[in-house]
Amino acid sequence: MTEEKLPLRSENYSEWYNQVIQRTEMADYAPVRGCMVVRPYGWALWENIQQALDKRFKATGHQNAAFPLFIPMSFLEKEKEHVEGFSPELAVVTIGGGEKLEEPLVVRPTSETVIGYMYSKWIKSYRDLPVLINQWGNVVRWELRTRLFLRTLEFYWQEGHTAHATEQEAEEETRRMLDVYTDFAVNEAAVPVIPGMKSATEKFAGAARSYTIEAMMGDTKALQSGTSHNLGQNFARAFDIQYLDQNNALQYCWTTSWGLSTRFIGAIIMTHGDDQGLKLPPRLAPIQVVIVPIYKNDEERGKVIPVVEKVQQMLTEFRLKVDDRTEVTPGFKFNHWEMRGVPLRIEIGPKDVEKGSVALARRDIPGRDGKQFVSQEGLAAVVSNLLKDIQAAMLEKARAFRDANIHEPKDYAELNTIVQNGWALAHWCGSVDCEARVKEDTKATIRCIPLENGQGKGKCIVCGQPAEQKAYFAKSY
RNA sequence: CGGGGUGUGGCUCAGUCCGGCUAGAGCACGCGGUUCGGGACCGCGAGAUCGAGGGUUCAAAUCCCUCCGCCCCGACCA
Repeated sequence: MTEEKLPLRSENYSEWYNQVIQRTEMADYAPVRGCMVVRPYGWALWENIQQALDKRFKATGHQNAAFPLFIPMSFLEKEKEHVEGFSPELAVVTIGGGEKLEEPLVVRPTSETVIGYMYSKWIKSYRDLPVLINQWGNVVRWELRTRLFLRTLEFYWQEGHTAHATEQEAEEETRRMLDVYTDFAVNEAAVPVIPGMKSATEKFAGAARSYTIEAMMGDTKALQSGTSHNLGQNFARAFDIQYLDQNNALQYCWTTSWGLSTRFIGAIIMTHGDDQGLKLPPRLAPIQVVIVPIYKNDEERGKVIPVVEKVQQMLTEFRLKVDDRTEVTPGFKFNHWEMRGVPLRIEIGPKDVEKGSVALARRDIPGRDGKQFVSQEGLAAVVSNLLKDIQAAMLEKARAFRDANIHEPKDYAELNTIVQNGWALAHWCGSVDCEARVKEDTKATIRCIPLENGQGKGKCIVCGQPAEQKAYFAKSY
């Protein structure tokens, strides 16, 4: 256990990020460069994310399945854009069981290809459609520069893969799942994301169209936090995913894919974290409430512990932890659990035993202002309401921060200034050249063309030509 | 992959330029005691083939050669 304070976010954001993760025991570096070990506390958060998403996937008619880790190299090569996009970051197995393989196997970077192959076997008739399958798993992409959770060689995610009879249905599915992600991000993680469409340069390799939810991190950089792709008929044609329609005519399917990864943990850390450490949204926090007993000696301990146990019994509906360690002081425990982002702390000491009270301290409001003393009676209801308040307050705070750092530039020079420390929302004519110029001049990219507030005529911020849409420009992770 | 930096107990580092006793410190860890409502303190203790390999030397963490890892900055990406 380390005692020192974290680096200040304002002084060294990336160092703050690294240390928060390691010191809260969310993850650690693995012996292989670029790989991470997700430790129990980080994985517990991921499990809560999984549950929140999986519930939504099931509610929208999807089923889970598992596809293989290895994909024949030739599969990747079937879709031209796909192979171009992914070949630089593939891990390839060439030896198996001591023998050189006849055909190299790719460790899946994503599963469109194997799943496409299977779908072509399974789908014969319009009666088989739609196919709505999701997979929870891991994938490998050989990244050169890695960061815990944000970009690692191997990461965990879910990938949904669906096949439909019509283009319209596929587009509806793509948008439906983007809505699911948005709902999850906003209402479970308190991360106020902006849903939008990716530009052609930023879209998924092989997609007709990509949608994204973009979140603003505490340093104002953007993080693509989930994506949903309308694959058109690209993979259906590459893998012969065909069906007979009502008129006995052979048709290609329309497919989609959508994914959200452990990267989202990074989004939670960087959206809510402060100089004290993590700040986890109550709905996803592995520990929602921590009880710290306070006593000076065995006599006081004898009085306090029974009350702690009583209170614990009252709060069984919450994910609760009692920190009854004797080797560290209460003050140490306060900092310990604050760094780990536990939304609510309950202190129970001799005074509380006397008065029938407890002390409550909110993680989202530091110091005395976030502390209150309440009666032990009816505590469950008070805690429940408080957790809801905290959840709402965190979302509101994140939203206010985001909005305060989004600006609409009047001219190109101003766009330049804005993206140095925030997001710019500006008209864009849609040309690749204008997009590329912004990137070259400022390092900022188009994060998305927002679904809301993205229309309306104007002039392209770069070239001055007429533009029908707006885009967010920002530096990103 | 290019440019820069760095490797010394679990962590952060000193020592390296100018070779020389048993390689130090703080934190973390173990034991004992005093503490305990915002990161306690004292005492004792355990823990290192100084990134790896080779060379120079009576003697190498320190000088020379080769290799490797990691970090930062750039080109590619969920």
